Amino acid sequence: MNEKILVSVAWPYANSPLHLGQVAGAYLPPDIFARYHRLRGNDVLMVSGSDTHGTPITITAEREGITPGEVVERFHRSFLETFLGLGLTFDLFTHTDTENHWDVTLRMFNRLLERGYVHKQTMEALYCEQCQRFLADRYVEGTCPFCGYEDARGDQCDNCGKPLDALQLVHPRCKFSGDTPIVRETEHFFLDLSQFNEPLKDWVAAKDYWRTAVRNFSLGMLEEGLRPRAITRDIDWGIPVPVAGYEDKRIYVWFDAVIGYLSASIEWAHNRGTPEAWLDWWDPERPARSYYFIGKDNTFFHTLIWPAMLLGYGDLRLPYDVPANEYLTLEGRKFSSSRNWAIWAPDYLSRYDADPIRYYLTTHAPESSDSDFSWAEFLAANNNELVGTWGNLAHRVLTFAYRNFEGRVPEPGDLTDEDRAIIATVEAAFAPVAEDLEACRFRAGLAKAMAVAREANRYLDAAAPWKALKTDRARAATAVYVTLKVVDSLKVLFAPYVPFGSEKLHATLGYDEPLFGRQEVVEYQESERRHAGLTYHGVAEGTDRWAPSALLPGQLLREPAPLFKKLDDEIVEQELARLG
RNA sequence: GGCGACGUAGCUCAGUGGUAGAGCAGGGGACUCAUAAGCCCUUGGUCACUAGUUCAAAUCUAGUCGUCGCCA
Repeated sequence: MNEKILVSVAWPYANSPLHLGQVAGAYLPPDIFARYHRLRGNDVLMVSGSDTHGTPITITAEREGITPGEVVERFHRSFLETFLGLGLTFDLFTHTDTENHWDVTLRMFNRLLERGYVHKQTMEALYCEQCQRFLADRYVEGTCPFCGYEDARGDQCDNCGKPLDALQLVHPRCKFSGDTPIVRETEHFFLDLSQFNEPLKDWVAAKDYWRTAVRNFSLGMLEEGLRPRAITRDIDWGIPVPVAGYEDKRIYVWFDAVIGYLSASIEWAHNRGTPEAWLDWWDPERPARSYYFIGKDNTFFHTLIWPAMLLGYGDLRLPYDVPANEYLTLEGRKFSSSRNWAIWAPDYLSRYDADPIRYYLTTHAPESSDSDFSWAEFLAANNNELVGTWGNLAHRVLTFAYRNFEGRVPEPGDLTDEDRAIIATVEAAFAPVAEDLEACRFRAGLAKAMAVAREANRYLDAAAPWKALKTDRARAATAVYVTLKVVDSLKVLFAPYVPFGSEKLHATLGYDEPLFGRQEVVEYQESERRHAGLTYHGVAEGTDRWAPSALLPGQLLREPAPLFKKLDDEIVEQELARLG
């Protein structure tokens, strides 16, 4: 039976392009996972979108003298291009500034309010009399109460690293007017997370298959006890609060952003003309599993806050797993956009293909600890492993078959023990690689596939059909057939990781139907608003194609070409020169 | 400061009580179908540190140091 798999992907802030740290942490893993399940014939719903609210976006807009909407549009388009280029098969990548998302968010807000999970509370905040508005933490600067640094931000001190509340700042000043803000009372809505503390404890405790960092972190938070958390803010960019007297306030960005997983699923169903279809993944009475792919900084929101909101709303599925990744550093240092210490995905894609970075970021994935991106390592992984071991195996046997056997898969004779052994090896790899993929151990699964490719290289070297061709053509034909069959299977094992190479190989082997469907950018029109989204059109849905090769002798091959490009050593120096 | 994770060969990692492992890099070799790729052989490690438990510790316990995240 086909499984329903919800692949929820972190919502990127639409205020800068995506960099490779984000790709490694939250964007590539879900696509590997989704493509595996698509090959399996499972019903995948992979959703995400641009987070269009939040003060970083208004800060960017004010700095550049444009509207927040223009900032959002620019980077949302950039994300769509990046995901097309990287081959991320979102069923829907939308954004949060849509009528649909606003509706779903307000339904959640109202239901939680009705049920007593949201209450009003008075708090103190800084107010700038010159600007006549309350100041978000990011809009205040001042002296750090801990280290005395004079330019500490309202949310954190850049000098000592301590998290701050703007009210703690000594000599606070408004980032715009420079005036000293005053402390003023303001009323806000709070989500009372404490009511969910006990049910969440039982729920997390049962997740014994979660990553240790994710599970222990969440259990620790519950042990300390969850406290009410503000879900509205005194700002003007965001979703309006649907309560009289709150016209000047907006929903706090974190609250509406996590709702995106739900609203995007609903939008996807609506867009394809089956408005109830999202329930197959969200109705807890139906069989399905939901996965949330995020970076470790977002763990709290996905293992505790979002589940609390879902419990409060009722009748919605809670996360099955939240395989949060650690961080990627760049040449030993943290990614930093302000210091240009970053590799921007659009920039990468302007010079290189998607598969090499998909390969490298998987082998160096920050699954269990922070890991480092290095151009020298990237070059070595591409040239020695992806090209040398796997791409070359496919290419050497294909060119040999194409030239010496009339461009067809040769007819095999009797199989030797060695022939049977290598076929058995690759067939036996399907189960363990699948097990790794199902458990989100992407690094391990790829290593197993590569180990089989090395075995196949050894087999081919020993069988040496280029020698046998001169003395025993039938033997050469058999060895070539066996290797093609092994390569045909390896193509499937590698497909979730390096889909472009596998697709190319699939066509070269003479198949007419593609392995994967196609991505498309679509303009969606709502009653008053319009937005662009990325969608995916699947192929062979419902068919399990995660299976060993059944390659037919005589099948007509297409002219072989290398699957992946070898990269020049010089790129390391060139790329390092672009940093900083 | 509190909580959590991590710290094993140059790099990426596996190894949860019984004589330190893999891939890549480095060194040597034979071959040539192949993107000078692949194949064979091989050099690398007081398993962060300290103390303890045990016949036996990378693995268990306590503490220390370092890195990263979170602290609503």
